[in-house]
Amino acid sequence: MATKNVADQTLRVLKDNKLRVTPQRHVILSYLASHHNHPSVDTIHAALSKELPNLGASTIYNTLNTFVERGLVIELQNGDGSTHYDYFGTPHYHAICTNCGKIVDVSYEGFGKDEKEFEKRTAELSGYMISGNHMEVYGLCPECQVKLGIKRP
Amino acid sequence: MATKNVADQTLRVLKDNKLRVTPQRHVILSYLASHHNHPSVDTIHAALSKELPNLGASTIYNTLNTFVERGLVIELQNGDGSTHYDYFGTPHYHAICTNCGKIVDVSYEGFGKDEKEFEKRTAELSGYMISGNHMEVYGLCPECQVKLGIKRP
DNA sequence: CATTTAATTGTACTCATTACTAATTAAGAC
DNA sequence: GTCTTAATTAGTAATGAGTACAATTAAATG
Ligand SMILES: [Mn+2]
Ligand SMILES: [Mn+2]
Ligand SMILES: [Zn+2]
Ligand SMILES: [Zn+2]
Repeated sequence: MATKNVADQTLRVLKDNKLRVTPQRHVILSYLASHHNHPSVDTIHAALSKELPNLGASTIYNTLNTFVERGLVIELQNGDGSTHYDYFGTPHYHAICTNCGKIVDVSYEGFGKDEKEFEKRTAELSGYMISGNHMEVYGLCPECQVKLGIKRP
Repeated sequence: MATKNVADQTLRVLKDNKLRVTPQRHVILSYLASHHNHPSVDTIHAALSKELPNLGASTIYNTLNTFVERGLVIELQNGDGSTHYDYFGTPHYHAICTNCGKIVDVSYEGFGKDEKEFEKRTAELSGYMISGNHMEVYGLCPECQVKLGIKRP
């Protein structure tokens, strides 16, 4: 079993986290694990309505809140007024467009190590017992730079 | 004139940013520059009502949005449902308590340099034209560690 | 299968923030 | 200092993302 499909992986994640396996949870987590679009609740709802026609918006809110509590998923804001969600399987951070709201993943060799070092230092400086972090960088995405006619130096 | 008081400093900031100097803007920016409590709109409103009894909540929202657009002030979320504001005079980042929402400033010698390096690297990796960043570290504040009876390793 | 306990769903509701508009006022010109 | 004008303020109405609630449905366990 060299590779596992997303459905199998997410099933395992739910079980490992002692969460009841419902079709709703399974399909929502699978959607997040296989899309890197940082969707809002509305986006998820629209995307999954074909698969689960009766899926309620409140279920999506509940489910995502559960995932966030367990640390499986993180929340992001891009200024459009709604919360965006991200399955946080591998360490990465985000670049967020201040013009169109696009959120892209960023990482580099050694990011996980830098991140741990940063958390350790912060624990020493603040006395907080650290459980996680968000690193977000803001700016104009390539498309918006063109759209706004901005020349890069 | 070795030292300037906050009122003079903030007056200068408003003028440098070509913002009309109104008592409301002046007092709100002064409040933020002299308090490191990362207040919500309600907190600001309560604190300034003595000084400006007719200060409207919508004015505070408008004013803060203006300051955020100019980059004078940043927005922070701590999970309590409201936005918190921070005068961003000197480079620092934040530790946020996942239990009580307390936000504290963190910095260290060389943070400004690290931050610039991180932005530069992100620009190269993502193609974004970077204008700023938020670094936030989450965990339990010292008080909540005690309150919840948690022993640190 | 029967029992138990948790999850789902639709609706009603909350409340932070924005939209709107009439009244006020800061800035600049004279 | 007065005048002009465009920006700001403040009150209220409207918006809408997210939550609370209670009846229904379904997972887990043995
Ligand atoms: Mn991501
Ligand atoms: Mn701060
Ligand atoms: Zn963009
Ligand atoms: Zn705390």
